[in-house]
Amino acid sequence: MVDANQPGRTGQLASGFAALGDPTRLALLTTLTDGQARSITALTEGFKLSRQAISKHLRILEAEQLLACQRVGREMRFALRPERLNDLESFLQAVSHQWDLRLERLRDHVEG
Amino acid sequence: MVDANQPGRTGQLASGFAALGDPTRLALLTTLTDGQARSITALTEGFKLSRQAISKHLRILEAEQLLACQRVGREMRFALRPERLNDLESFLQAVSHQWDLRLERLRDHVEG
DNA sequence: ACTATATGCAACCATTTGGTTGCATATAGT
DNA sequence: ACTATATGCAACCAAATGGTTGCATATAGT
Repeated sequence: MVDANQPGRTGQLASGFAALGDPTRLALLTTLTDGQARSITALTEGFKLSRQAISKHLRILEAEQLLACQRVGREMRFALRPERLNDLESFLQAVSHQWDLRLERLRDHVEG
Repeated sequence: MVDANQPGRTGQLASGFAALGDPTRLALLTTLTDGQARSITALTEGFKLSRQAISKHLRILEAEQLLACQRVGREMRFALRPERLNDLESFLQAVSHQWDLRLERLRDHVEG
């Protein structure tokens, strides 16, 4: 069972995917895949957006637990949190898997 | 390299995830995991939303190639298209994988 | 031909989203 | 103490989003 219809579950997954559903946020995530924690101003470099815009995106990713942030002196260091990615990934896997099973059943039915 | 910074690529991925970033659309996808193609009115049942709302969601999923649709008589039959899911899934995997590599390097550095 | 069903199209609306700017605050460095 | 840097907060704005409704159109069934 894919089970995305359970009350809270669907909403959690959806908001997780929604957080990934923006090119700026995807880019932020991918720059953080090297494991290096970065400050907001550091992450702002390379974008044509204002610091505030980037800050908002970072907060969204943090709220979805895709990033962890930690205060260091006067700056906020953001780092990737891959656990949640696995969570979303396994949802996609579950759907694909369901589909594969369906194909198998179909084949068995035709062949058998 | 995770490569989500290549010009068109990031946007494609982002819009794909955005399509998944809505609980109604996730629910539609999961009901279609059984491989059965369904009409719009059939899919509308079980939601408190209007047919038009569901129709719009289906069009969004179709535009993102997460669903295929086919006209059958007077109705439109929508079916899951798992290829794109694999696409999105492998992006998540790539990010996680990068992360794992980073952990390995870190461990090697500490131990070695 | 008539009726019922399935869908499409378009206008409209409220809310959310993604962005800006200005100003305040906290920490670092001299 | 003063200055520069890093961030937060809040107001504001345009555009996108998610929803509705009304009406038109196409197909199926009698």
